[in-house]
Amino acid sequence: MSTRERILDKALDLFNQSGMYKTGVREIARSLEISPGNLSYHFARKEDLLIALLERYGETNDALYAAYFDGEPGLGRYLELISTLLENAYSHRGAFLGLDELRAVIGAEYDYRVVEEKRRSFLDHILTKLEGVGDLNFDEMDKAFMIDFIAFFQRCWIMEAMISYAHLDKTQIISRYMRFVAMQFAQIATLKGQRVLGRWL
Amino acid sequence: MSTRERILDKALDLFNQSGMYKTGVREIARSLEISPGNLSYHFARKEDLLIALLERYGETNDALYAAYFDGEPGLGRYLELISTLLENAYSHRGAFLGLDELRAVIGAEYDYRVVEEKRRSFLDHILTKLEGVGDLNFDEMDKAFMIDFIAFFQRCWIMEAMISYAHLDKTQIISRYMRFVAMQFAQIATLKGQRVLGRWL
DNA sequence: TATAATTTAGTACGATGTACTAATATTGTC
DNA sequence: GACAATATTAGTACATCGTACTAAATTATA
Repeated sequence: MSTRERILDKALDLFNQSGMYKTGVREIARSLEISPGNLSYHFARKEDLLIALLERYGETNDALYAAYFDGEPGLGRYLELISTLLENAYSHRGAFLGLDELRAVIGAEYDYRVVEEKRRSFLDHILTKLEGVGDLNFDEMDKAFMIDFIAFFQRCWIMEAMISYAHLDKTQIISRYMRFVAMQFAQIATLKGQRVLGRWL
Repeated sequence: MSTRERILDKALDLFNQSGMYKTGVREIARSLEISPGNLSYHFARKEDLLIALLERYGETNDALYAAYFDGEPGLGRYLELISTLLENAYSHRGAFLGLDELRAVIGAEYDYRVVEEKRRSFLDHILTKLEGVGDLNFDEMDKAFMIDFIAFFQRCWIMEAMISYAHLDKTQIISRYMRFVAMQFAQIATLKGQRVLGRWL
């Protein structure tokens, strides 16, 4: 494994433990047994660590979406996808929680709005297909709201989780938020879809 | 106005502009034309500034809830309340955005879970009354989800707003999120309730 | 007015992110 | 295999940060 990757892994580890701002670059270097100068060679600014972590997170997400699009559409498979996305976000929580404060710095370099737009078009496509296979039933207004809801939810749930439910473990947290998502889908699910949702409620 | 209040106002101002971490204590002191030592007399740690701001925010919120409870229950009045709560949060956004990263430090001193529990019991009470006056119609499961939704929404919307909609002004942002809330209420609104929601959709 | 308490300014200290230089490893080329 | 070029590493210096500390100034109290 390259030094760059080792740095990223350790940084995420420490960010997850104590947050980005409580973790110093010297601490990262020390626990990797490399010099601070070496670290700043690979990542000139601490923010660059965050950007790299977020990119890696994004790539994992893309792969998960691609895998979903590879198979047959279905509410069951889609909820499985969401659950895996939540797990991925959970393991990158240390990177997320720094994002808001750093938007002033990395806003220009890491345009979340582009990612956001891609996600929304994915969602549109997915929901349409789920209506096609008879799992969901909705009008245009419902769909627009559902897209808003999921986009909002996927952006924010980890922050609420870390503030209000930090005492729960990963499994409990994810099951809580999957129930939350399933409840929303229940509003536009057909009878067939309702049966799939049962597993998460 | 006391020095303490002047510090809080200026700090919130600067936090809103550039975020908590980009704003140094020396910068706050300089723009108030006081010494750093004076600032650290009133607020020993930078985190104490954040705590004080969040407390002030909480007190404003409490007063808004109290004013609502003082009058007649109604979906229209409740949505007005939510809209005002959003404005209050917006004006304290600089304090919020530091919260996640600081939970390790201030978690013990500022227990968000207590606030959360109070909010949830308020919500329960409000929703029950709204059903009583015939604006809403829901079962227990709907109600539990609605409480989850609003609690989640009120915690997180400002973060999404600052990342994805920072280019919009305050009025646009609030109208966007009020539409979002109204859409959710539409799921459990009676015909009478629907008419009230029209204003926000 | 004398004394105590509060508030202020000024400064010093350790830690932080980062820039910079020199040394060492690695790679590619003849 | 020798040598030049590049990439990687270590070490250190510097400005800035949050904060602690002391002494002066102001305000309140008797």
